[in-house]
Order: sequence, then C-alpha cells, then structure tokens
Amino acid sequence: MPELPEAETIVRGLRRSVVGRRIRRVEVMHPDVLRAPLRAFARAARSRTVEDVGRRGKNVLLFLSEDGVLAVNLGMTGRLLPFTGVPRGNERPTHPVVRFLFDDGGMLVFEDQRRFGTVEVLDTAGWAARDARMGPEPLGPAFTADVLARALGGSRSPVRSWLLDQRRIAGIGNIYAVEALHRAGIHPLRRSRELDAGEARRLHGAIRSVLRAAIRHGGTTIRDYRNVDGGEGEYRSLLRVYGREGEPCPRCGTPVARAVLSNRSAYFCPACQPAPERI
DNA sequence: AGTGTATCCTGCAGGC
DNA sequence: TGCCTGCAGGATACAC
Repeated sequence: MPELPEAETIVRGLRRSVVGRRIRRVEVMHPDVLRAPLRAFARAARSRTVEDVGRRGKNVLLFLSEDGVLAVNLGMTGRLLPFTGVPRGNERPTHPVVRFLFDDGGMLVFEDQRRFGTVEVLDTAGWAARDARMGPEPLGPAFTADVLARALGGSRSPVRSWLLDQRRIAGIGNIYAVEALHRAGIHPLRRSRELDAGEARRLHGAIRSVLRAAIRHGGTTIRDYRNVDGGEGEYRSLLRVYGREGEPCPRCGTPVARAVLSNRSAYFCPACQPAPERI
C-alpha cells in the first residue's frame, strides 16, 4: 500500500508527535514482522529516545539515540499510530503488531492487517548499507532527467516493472508508476531502454509531479491506508487511470484498459499510451 | 538479466 | 447464508 507519498505523509505526522519521546518498553504481538530475533529487537529499541524522523523510499525511519535507526516498511496495510495515552474504544488499533511504549505514558503502535510490513532496528552503519542498495530518491536533487535516461538505457525490462524496482528508484509503487506513465504518455509494457530522450524527460517530470501532488493531498487511500491521525489520503479522486478500468481517460475519453504484468495490474489509456510494436 | 510463479497474511467483493 | 474465486498499495526467493 503505502508508497512514497503515503510514507512522507506519515513521516511529517510523526515528526510532530514522537520526536523527543523515550521508548520505555516494546511489546511484540506478531514477531513475524521482525527481521531479527525478538529479544535482540526489543533490546535494540528499548531505553532509546526518538531524535528525528525521516524517510527513504517507502521506509519510515525513526532515528534513535545511541546510534539506532528504527526502520519500518509498511508493506501493504501497515500503519503507524501515535497516542498520547492508552488508546480506548474505537481509537484502539484493530491489528496491533508492535507497540512502543513511551516514558510519558503514550505509545506508538505499528498495526498491520496482512503483516507484509517489517520493523527492525539497525545501527547507522547497518542502515547505510541498506540505503546504498536503494536507487535515488525521485524527489531529490540527484534525480535528474539525464540520470533517469541513463539508468533506463541499460534495461530491457518493461518500464512499469523498472519503476517498481526499489534498487533502480526508491519509493514508487504500482499506483504512482501507473499514474506517471499515463501522464508521460508511455505504455507500461514499453522496454525501458527503448524510451527516447524526450520520453525519459517526460517520465521524469511526470514522476516528480505526481508524487508531489499526492503528497500535497496526503497520499492515496484505496482501502487501508491511514495517516498518523487515522485519516485518509485525498489523492484517490485525482487518480487518472489507476483502478479505473473501463472509465474514460480524462485526457481523451478512451476507456481505460488493464493489463497484468508480473501478476500486478497496469492501467493505461490505449490511445494516449501507444502499445509497443512487439510485446 | 529478466520473468513468471509462489510465498508470506488477511479481508473484501462478486458470482452462484 | 455459505462457499468459492479473485484481487489488493510490497518484497523476496526460486526455477527457467
């Protein structure tokens, strides 16, 4: 679920609410989301203070005192919900997975219905190694049209698959890959290296503008995504093709089509995004 | 190198 | 009402 704009929205919310709070105790309801043994995880998180909150790709990062990085990948249905006290009634998370209890009596709850998410604590060096395996931040200064064009040039894979590969570019998931390709007028099945310079430039611009617009609207809620206040993202109504098979393309009116690629739906306009010669 | 497939897990919508 | 299938915003391992 959450892609870069949703993770960014969560990060901005957490920055207001958890910085400066100290973790007193960690409770793990479902150890399967951990990438380390339970005891090691609890030891690494306990008695540390949240000093800052950041994001890398789709990962939410809590920088902890004493050289710790708490990295949360939200998977499909993960949420991070901060509370000033003990949650009651209908504010109580329905699928709590990990609870971080703070000194002040409040807590941060990671809940995740499907438990595809992961939670781990690394040291700075461990995080740096992970970071190095990820592609550039699409909204960062290093991600230029030339950088994108060159990176695409080496790959034979369909451009939609390329965009989902976090080692190539960090933070893009199926919704925004599909939306960016529509804005750029590029068919999802086009081979990456066959895009010309103009197409790469359009794709670069489309990626940045769609991600920025989604952040401005607090991300996209299809079903499960919630921000730190439990609220929904408002970008869904602005999606042009994602989840809109059969509806008219907002640019030309042609019915939106759907193709399955690597077992995942790719939506596109057959008129605005011409199919490659050979599929 | 890249792709299809399966896997982790839960819940919902739709067809019958 | 129940049962079945397919589908879902992610990531990874495997065989080919």
